[in-house]
Amino acid sequence: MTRRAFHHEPEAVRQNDLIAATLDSIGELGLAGATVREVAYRAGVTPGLIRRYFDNKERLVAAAYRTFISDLIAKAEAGCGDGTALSRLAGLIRASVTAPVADGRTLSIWAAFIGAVHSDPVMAEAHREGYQAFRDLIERLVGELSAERGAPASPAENRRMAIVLNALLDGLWIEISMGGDDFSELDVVSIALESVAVLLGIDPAEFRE
Amino acid sequence: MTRRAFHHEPEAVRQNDLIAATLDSIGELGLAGATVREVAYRAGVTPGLIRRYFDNKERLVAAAYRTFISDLIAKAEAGCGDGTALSRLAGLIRASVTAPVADGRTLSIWAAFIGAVHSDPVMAEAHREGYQAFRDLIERLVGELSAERGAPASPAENRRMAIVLNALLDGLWIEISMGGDDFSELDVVSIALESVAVLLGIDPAEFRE
DNA sequence: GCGGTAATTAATCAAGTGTATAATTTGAGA
DNA sequence: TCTCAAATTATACACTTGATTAATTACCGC
Repeated sequence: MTRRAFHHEPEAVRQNDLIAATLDSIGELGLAGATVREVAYRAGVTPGLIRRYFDNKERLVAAAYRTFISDLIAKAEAGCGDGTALSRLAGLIRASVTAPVADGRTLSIWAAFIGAVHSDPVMAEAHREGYQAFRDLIERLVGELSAERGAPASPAENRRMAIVLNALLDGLWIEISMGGDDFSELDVVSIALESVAVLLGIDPAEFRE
Repeated sequence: MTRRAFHHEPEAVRQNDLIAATLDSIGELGLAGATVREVAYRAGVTPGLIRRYFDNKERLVAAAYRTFISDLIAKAEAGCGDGTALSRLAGLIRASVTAPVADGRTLSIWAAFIGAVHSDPVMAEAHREGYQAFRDLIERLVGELSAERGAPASPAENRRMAIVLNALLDGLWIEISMGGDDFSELDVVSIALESVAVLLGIDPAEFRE
């Protein structure tokens, strides 16, 4: 009786694989479906291995959450480019309401985690970090934008505007990812851009520079 | 050895108690914490009873979800009153961003369910209904408002505006319920009212009739 | 090549899960 | 008051879960 073949992998690779398998499991089967065995199977590995790289399941899930959030923000940020504040904001908006950021699997994973944040202090902290990072990004962009347009606003005003824009983008992201309505991609981008323009008090046409 | 005392309850009462216990469990312990035994304990009842009123746990959870969503919408709608479309909209907004609608426990429960919707067709349907109901409410209000103000808009325009307002309210609801920032109640209401006014193109002062 | 350490598997455990069923109690109607 | 169906409890079962440990395998340094 021979054991199954395997080969050693660097620690980072194994951790990545396990985290990816965890997120896949959660996305397809929900948080309850992300059992140690399911994750191990998807990672092409034996359940026991999980404990070697993550002391227990709780830490694996927390690590998966951190990776998930930072990847999500990175994807959104990647749409920014490096032009004017206006064009970067437009890029962020476009990225936020289209795939791969706006997507059913992503929403499922996000919701599963949020649902657990309240009852798990470790995830609560991980969440706080990620959420803050995204709102800071928007806040910075709003600040630069007002300066760029020759009408610099107070920090309080910028913060307030960031709260509103963040809420709008979050809400649109959820609606779109949920997939209840049948938006075309053009629709969602123009809806998002125009709403933000109205809130900022600028001409929507300026977004299509 | 004597059994514990009990007394008969009407079917509706027992079902309500079990559903309430389910929602409490989910809110405090997450979806995974809502075990048959935990729910039964909180309802002051024995696990076996659950099966009498709900064939299996899946149906209990689905029933809890329906109750949760319709109660949530009812609470939001209760803030509307019955004045002009403008004042009803203001009421809906105020209710949406303050307790008991905007609240950490409520968000936790909502997220737990949303995280499961994707992997559970029964809940997917229950969700669709509830979500549609809320957006229809907003859409109707937007339509009446534009008519009331002597500038009736096309159904498509009303729908588009409803999508945007719904997204904004959802997003604010999440931000507030999450409790990351320390809003005062005055803040959140004025932020919400003023943003909606800007999006609608009306004078924010009109909301404080 | 070869030995030894680290990585991986396999097998097992106790605890907790949802479900099923039989035994008991309650309370309404005669 | 008594009866009896309906409601509730108690107990048990089969299964899954996360964790633990010993046995085995791969590969790096010599």
